[in-house]
Amino acid sequence: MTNASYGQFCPLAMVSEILCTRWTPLVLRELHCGSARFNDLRRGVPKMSPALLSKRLKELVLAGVVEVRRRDGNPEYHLTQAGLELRPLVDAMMLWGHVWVESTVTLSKLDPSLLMWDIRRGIRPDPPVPQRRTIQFLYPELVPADQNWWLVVEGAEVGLCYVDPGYEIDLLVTGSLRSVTSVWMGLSRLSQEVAARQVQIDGDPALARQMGLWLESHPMNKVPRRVA
Amino acid sequence: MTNASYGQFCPLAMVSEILCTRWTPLVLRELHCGSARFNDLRRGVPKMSPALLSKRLKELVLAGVVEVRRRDGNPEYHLTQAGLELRPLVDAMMLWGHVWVESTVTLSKLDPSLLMWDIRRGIRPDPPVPQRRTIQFLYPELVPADQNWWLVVEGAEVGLCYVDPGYEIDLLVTGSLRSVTSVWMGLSRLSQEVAARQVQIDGDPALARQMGLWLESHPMNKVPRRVA
DNA sequence: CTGCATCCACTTTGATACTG
DNA sequence: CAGTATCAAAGTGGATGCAG
Repeated sequence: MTNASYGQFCPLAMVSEILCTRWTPLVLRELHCGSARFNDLRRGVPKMSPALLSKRLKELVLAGVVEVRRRDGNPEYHLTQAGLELRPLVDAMMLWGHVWVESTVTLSKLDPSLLMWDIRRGIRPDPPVPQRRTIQFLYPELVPADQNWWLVVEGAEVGLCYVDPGYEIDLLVTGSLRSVTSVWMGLSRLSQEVAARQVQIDGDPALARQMGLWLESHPMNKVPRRVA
Repeated sequence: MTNASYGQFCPLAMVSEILCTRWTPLVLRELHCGSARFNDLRRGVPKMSPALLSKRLKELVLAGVVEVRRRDGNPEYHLTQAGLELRPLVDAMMLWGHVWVESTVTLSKLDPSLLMWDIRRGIRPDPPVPQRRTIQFLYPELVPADQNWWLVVEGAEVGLCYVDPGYEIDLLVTGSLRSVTSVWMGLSRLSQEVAARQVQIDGDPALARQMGLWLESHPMNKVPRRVA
C-alpha cells in the first residue's frame, strides 16, 4: 500500500515518496482543476485503471494531501490546505514541460476526449454569454464515435456532450485533431490553422471571435518555448 | 529502457514521464548540488543500486536534461540548460516538504553518511577561514564505523573524511545523530540542543561560533513549518 | 451508474556480486 | 572509477466481478 521509502531525511525525498509515483501528478492536476468525484477524476486520467486510481487516492489521503468528504452519501476527494499548496509545484512542472518538451512529442499523443474535456473546464466565458450557445466540434478524420463533440455555453458555465444534445448549432468548428490540440496547447495560432485550411469555422461571426479568444486563452500561451 | 507513456498531450504528463520515476528527483538534486561523477552521485543516493542510477542517467540524457562530458577519459554528468531550469521545481518540492512533512517523519530517517555529505557540500565558510581547521563530529550512540567524521575547512573549501586525517582537532562536536540532523534541517536550534545536553561543543570558541552559524545556515531555516 | 476488490501477466526495482 | 549481470521481490496494467 504505502510506497517504499528512500530512507533519506531530505524533504525532497519525502515529497518524492508522495508525488513521484506513476499517475500521481496527473491525479493532482485533476484535483487542482476541481474534479472531486471518482468518475470525474477518471475522465482526466482515462488510461489509469480504477483500482490504481483508488489506491493513489488512499495514498494521498494518508499523506495529508487529500481528504474525503461525504456528499449525498458519495465520497468526494478534496485537496487539504497542504494539497492546495502543491499548486506552485504542479504549475512549475507544467510550465517546464511547455517550455522544454518538443511539440512533436506533444502532438504525437493526441486524444479527442481528453482534449475536449480539457477545453471544457479550461475555457472561461468572459464576458459571460447572455443566452445558451452550442458549438459543435467535428473531426472528420477520426472514427465516427470520436468525430462529434458539443460544447454548450451558458453564462459562465460550459458543458460537454459526446452525443448530440439536440440544440441548434450556433458555431461549427471543423478541423484536424492535431490542429485544434496545437492551438489549445499554444503551439500555433488559430489564424494560422485557418489560413492553412486545417481548421474551418462556420456560423455566428461574433461567437466565432469569442471562441477564438477562448481557445487561445490557455495560460501557457504567453510563455515562449525554447525547443522546436 | 524508456518509461511507459501516459498518452496525454498535457505538458504535465510528459514532465511526469521524465521526472516522476523512482529516485529521479534525488538524482536531480545531486546534479543541482554540483555532483557530476558517477561515484559522487552515488554518495548522495547510497541506497540506489548502481544499475538503476546508470539507467536513470541515460534516461535523463535522452530527455535532454543531462549531458555527458568526458574529462580525463572519465564521463561526467552535467545539467543542460533545460536541466538547470528544473531548479525551481526541485526547490519547490523541497520547500513543500520542509513546510508540510512532519518532523517525526524526517527524524525517523537518520543517516550519518548522508548527513555529513550534505553538511560538507551545504556549508559555505563565509568569511573564508584563513588557515586549515579540522572539526570532528562524534556520534557516541552509533556503531564504531559510523561514529567519527572529520570536516576539514580551508578557505572556502570543505572536505569530509571518514577516517582520521591525522590533523590536530580544532573543534569537537559530540551529540546524537538525531539532534545534529534536527539542527541541520532547521527543526531545532543548536542552542536548544546544547542546553538540552544533546550536543556538546568543545574547542576554539571562535570556530565554535562560526560552526554554529554554518550548521544553521540551511536555506530552509527561515521558512516557517506548518505541521508538528 | 459509482467505487471499488480480485486475479493474473508483465515490468520495474532491490540486493548482491562481479568486470574492464 | 564506472559501471554490468543476475535473480527475487515488489509494483503496475488490464480484465472481470460485484455491492450499493
